Amino acid sequence: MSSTSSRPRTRKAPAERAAEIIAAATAIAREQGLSALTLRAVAERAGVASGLVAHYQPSMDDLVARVYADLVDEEVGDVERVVGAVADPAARLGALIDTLMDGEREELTVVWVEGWAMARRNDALARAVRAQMERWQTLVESIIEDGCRTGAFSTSEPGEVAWELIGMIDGLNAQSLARGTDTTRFAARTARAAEALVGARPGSVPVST
Amino acid sequence: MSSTSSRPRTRKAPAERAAEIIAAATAIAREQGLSALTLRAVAERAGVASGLVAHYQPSMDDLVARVYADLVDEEVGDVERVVGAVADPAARLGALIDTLMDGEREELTVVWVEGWAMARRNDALARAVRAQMERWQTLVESIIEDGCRTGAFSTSEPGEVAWELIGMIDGLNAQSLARGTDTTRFAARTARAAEALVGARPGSVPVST
DNA sequence: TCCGTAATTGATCTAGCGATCAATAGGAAA
DNA sequence: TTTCCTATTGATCGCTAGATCAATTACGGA
Repeated sequence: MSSTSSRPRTRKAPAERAAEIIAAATAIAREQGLSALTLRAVAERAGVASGLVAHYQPSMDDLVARVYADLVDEEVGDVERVVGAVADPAARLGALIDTLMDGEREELTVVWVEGWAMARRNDALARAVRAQMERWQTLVESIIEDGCRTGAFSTSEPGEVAWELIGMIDGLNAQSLARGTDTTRFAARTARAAEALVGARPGSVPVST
Repeated sequence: MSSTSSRPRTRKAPAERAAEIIAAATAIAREQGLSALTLRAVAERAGVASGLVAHYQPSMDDLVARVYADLVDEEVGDVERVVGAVADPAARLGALIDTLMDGEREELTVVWVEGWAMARRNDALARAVRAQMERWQTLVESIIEDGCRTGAFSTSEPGEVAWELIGMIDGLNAQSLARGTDTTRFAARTARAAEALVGARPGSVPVST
């Protein structure tokens, strides 16, 4: 019989290997959702024995939380960049709605719907979910505050309105995911609703679709 | 040693036993979510051997879908009753928002967040989710159409606006669940957004909080 | 060139899942 | 009372999960 086909070992610096494992896990989560993150699936994707994944991660719960945080981090960064390129507050709010509802984010909608569901049984994930929600809220709140400063918007509670906008948009994306429909067709109407919430003149928040 | 403490058997009519099993499963789902629905957990709750649950259900996937449908069915019925007791369309829309955001529905928010997540791996559940979404949409659409008829509202796409309202409200409930905050504080603002969407006079949709 | 540290392997453990089925026994019909 | 149908039991199978750890071996430093 042939010799036992043991995997050829490649020894790497711990930091490098740890990064590879996180990267493999992140790729799986993006393609198949957080619930596809198993010790063995991550190991295979990283080209590594299952024990090594466990060696670099305190637990799978922690890995899931970490991957969730990384993915949302990246998304918030993307949106911050898009939105930051627009000067006018009303246009910026429109760009936010456009970007979050452009239909290119289904993968991430899967991640957060699963994340919210799994958070009930994974404390680390629950903390990550709450932390990332606050990042979103801060971003949206600052847009609203800018608008209030220029007079384009008018609300006494920008923070609360920010929470409301985020909740609305998330819900619409989740619904589109569940129904298998396109989320872009909600964008224009969502802009109208947003105007009412931030106290902007009707029609002043532009969306591309 | 004592005799093997075999469970005392109680023989019941199949329809009755099947109903008990569904009831046990529904109770678990309400208290702990859909993901707590395991063959053994349902059996224990129903006071029955695990094999009997399998005997009355084609598969656990089907049971989960059935329970989801039953729970949402009941909720839609409740809301229909509350909303049906109000004559004026604007007041009726306000009653809808009030009821769906009264903070008494956390259990059901858990069920549908989990449902949407699990639907990706359970076809029967995915069908149930879509079917129940359409029940909601029909209910909301009829309210909007009534308002258009009386002139209280004005929109050319009541069906689309209905989808949008449902998505918004679901998203806000889910967010409140994830953040551990109260959803009632969104009700008034949601009414303002709803007015913009259905084309009602600002302030014409009343909410109690 | 050799040695020793520690990165890496993969078998193995426990736990839980859905599903299956031969054996058992309750209770209505005769 | 006895009989027989079938509702019911619970052990069991096959599978997958996360976690653990003794054994192995790659590779930098001496």
